[in-house]
Amino acid sequence: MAKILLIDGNSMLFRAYFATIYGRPMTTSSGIPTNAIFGFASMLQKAIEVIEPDKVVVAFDHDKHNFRTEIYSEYKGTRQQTPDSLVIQFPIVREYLNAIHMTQYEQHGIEADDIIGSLARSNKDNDINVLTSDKDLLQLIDDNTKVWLMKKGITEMECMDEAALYERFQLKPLQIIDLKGLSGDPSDNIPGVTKVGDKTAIKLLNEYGTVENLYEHIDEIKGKLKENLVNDKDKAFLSKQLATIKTDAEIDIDLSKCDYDFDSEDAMAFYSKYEMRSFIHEVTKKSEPVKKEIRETVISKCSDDMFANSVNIFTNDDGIAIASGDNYYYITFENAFNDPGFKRFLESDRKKILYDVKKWYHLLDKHGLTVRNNIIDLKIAAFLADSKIKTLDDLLIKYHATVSNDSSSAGQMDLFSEPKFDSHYPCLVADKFTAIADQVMKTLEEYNMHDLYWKLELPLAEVLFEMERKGVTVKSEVLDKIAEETTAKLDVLEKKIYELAGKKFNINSPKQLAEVIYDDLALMRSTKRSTDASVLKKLEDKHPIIHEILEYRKYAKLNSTYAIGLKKYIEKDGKIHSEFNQCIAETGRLSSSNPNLQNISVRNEEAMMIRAAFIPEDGCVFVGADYSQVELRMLADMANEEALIEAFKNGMDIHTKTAMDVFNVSEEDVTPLMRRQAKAINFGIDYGMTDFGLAERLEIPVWQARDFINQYFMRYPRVKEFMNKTIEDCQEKGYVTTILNRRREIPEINSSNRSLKEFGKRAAMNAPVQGSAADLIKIAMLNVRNRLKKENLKSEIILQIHDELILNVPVEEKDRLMVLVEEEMENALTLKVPLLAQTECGNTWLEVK
DNA sequence: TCAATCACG
DNA sequence: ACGTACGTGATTGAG
Repeated sequence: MAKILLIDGNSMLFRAYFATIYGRPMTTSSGIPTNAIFGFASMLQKAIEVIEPDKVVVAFDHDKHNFRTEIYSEYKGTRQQTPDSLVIQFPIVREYLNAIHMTQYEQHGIEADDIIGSLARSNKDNDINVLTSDKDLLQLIDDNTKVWLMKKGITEMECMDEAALYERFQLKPLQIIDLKGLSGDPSDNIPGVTKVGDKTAIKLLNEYGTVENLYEHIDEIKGKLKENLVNDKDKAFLSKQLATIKTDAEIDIDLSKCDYDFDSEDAMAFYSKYEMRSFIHEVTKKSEPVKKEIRETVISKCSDDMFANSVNIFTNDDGIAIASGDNYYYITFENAFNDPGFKRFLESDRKKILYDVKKWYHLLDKHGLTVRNNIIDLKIAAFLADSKIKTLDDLLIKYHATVSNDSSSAGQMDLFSEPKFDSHYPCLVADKFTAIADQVMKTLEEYNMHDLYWKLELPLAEVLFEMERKGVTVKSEVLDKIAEETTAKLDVLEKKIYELAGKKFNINSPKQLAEVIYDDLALMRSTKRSTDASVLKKLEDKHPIIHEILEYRKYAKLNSTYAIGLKKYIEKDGKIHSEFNQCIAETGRLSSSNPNLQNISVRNEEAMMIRAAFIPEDGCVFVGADYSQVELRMLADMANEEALIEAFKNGMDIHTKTAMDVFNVSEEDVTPLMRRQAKAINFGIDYGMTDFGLAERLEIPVWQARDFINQYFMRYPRVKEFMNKTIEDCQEKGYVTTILNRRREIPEINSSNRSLKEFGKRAAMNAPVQGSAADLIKIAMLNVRNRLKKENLKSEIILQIHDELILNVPVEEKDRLMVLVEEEMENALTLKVPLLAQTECGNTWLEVK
């Protein structure tokens, strides 16, 4: 006797959808809704866990029209169109069931109910369990058949047998049919008797047993109820017939083949495709230990034959895992760094597959070591292949190579030493690197990104390492002084604000601040109740508190993020060593963190003083060099827009030029306002602006913004063409590329969600330009650094701020450096327009701007 | 942990 | 009728 689980797929999916739709939106990054799938899978796994069936079948209604047009009305009480976001998920749930190898069944002309009913009866010698959220199916209950009803939420179920049913409704299973006959079910198109709901129906059935018997004794009933029963007699019998589940349909299923496998490779691929991380982690946990047994040897010394071929290395906190051929070794840092064999390997020509070479440079550098030649950095390579892959977890998930990080499975016992560290996990990871590297590097070849990896990104990692190692000196006294002054100002402002508001509140809390502005002072009516600076500026005339709040915000930011915030990062050498991340920004830009030195204040007089705290080393100055309008130049080149190219060739002020063209005036007639507006248009072009966006920014009417944009595109038709072509290309191929073939996938552009699609278009317009500018400065960085090395100069790049480099330069190298940097930046690429870089020098960062 | 805000290019 | 400029990171309050 087998335990069989029969699942009503349709009702479960509806329930799953509505149980999750009111929570956080669940979609893939490309906008495919997955909430119902998530709910369905959760319910299913819970049911399997509780019921522990041997065989499972999921039944679906065949008539798709039925679920496309009607929804189960239990939540809404009225009939409605099935939401699109649910319709989309029907085929996906089928895909899910295929992925977990679970049998699904549908048959022309009958509903899921009938399939379940027939299967239940034709297998009566087994332990039958029905899972549904539809009470209709309760009619199937008998000695061998239980019905599990989904309750609220997605993992609560109630097991109904004959006794439980009686306790709940005082009804026998077959009376469920009579119940439906009388009370009806609008979601199933079962009319029932007017004004008779479940309550009345149960009362009647308790008295008379069945619909037939009820009508035989119809005279015993009085009043309006009797009238309704008599009028709807036909309906009652019809409804009863409709509510009766078929139990005699031929169902062509071999139950012996209805096993399932939640942890199959296909399941992993499914979870990964639909970005259902929580399930991936669950499967990963369960599927350990891995099929291939990895036995690592803890060694204290490397021998050369360990490094015969390609070698994968991976670190954890205590040491290094080495995977070579079929062998796995684990060696502590101490042993590795003192081992000449290991050093020989690092500097050899052998292929080294690793993750995050910049981290390795830092680690090795502390022990006077380095790694070179034939390095496959999976962090960089995988990010180039797919800019969504930013972390080790992303990588392992994408390549179906997740391993358990459960330290209880740690370290094989070693007779000679007693490792306290986990040598197993890093070996498991190192093991995966071979297959991952194969795929990733093949992909890079396919995408023509070979050179981008080998000639730019990989060498750049070493430059970034050097920048991080060098760091920048920051005078904490300067920060302290600013903090002190700022704190004093904040005190004054705080008191003023409390007074103006008539109460004390937390000014830093947008919620509390909104109360003051929108409720207490009622300065504006708006549903959004935003308190950001652009909104507040519009209210500045309405009430004196607004100005004080803006000031408060300014100083609060200055204090917390910069004056106090930066101080925490000053290390014992008096320097800040921030990180430059190569694998974060989807466009290919670098980013900076811990702390972010790419967003130090410069637009504001007082906050700018933070830059005075950044100083060169003794005997050195800063040299700063920044590209002038690099993205617009890049755009002119890529769009091949003659008017812009000419303007750049003639060294014109590009914003003035744009103003002339957009406003149709001569150079002398360009007012400062016109230039300011033209500048905003130029930025906007780069961002794929909308008329609304430009209007918002310039505080002008939308129609006027639209005029500006139309005029711009009229004067620069190639730019318009370029944008359209880029969007078309992206829609067709799903990605855009830069001048160096850097690639960004933008699946959103083909999303059925309108705003996602629009976002996709804007990103598609911006990414090639921003990304190519990023390519350019990366080349410049590499070339500058290589020349510094070749010419034995001591100057070093210490910061990169997207279109700008800051170098720490010994005074005696200053003049030479200013020329050198300008040269390398301007000649990094040859475009249809000249590149212009401007250099400055100074004794603090403040002076280099 | 997330949303809101604001700093930069 | 909709939602509304690209790319980042740090801090804060609130659930």
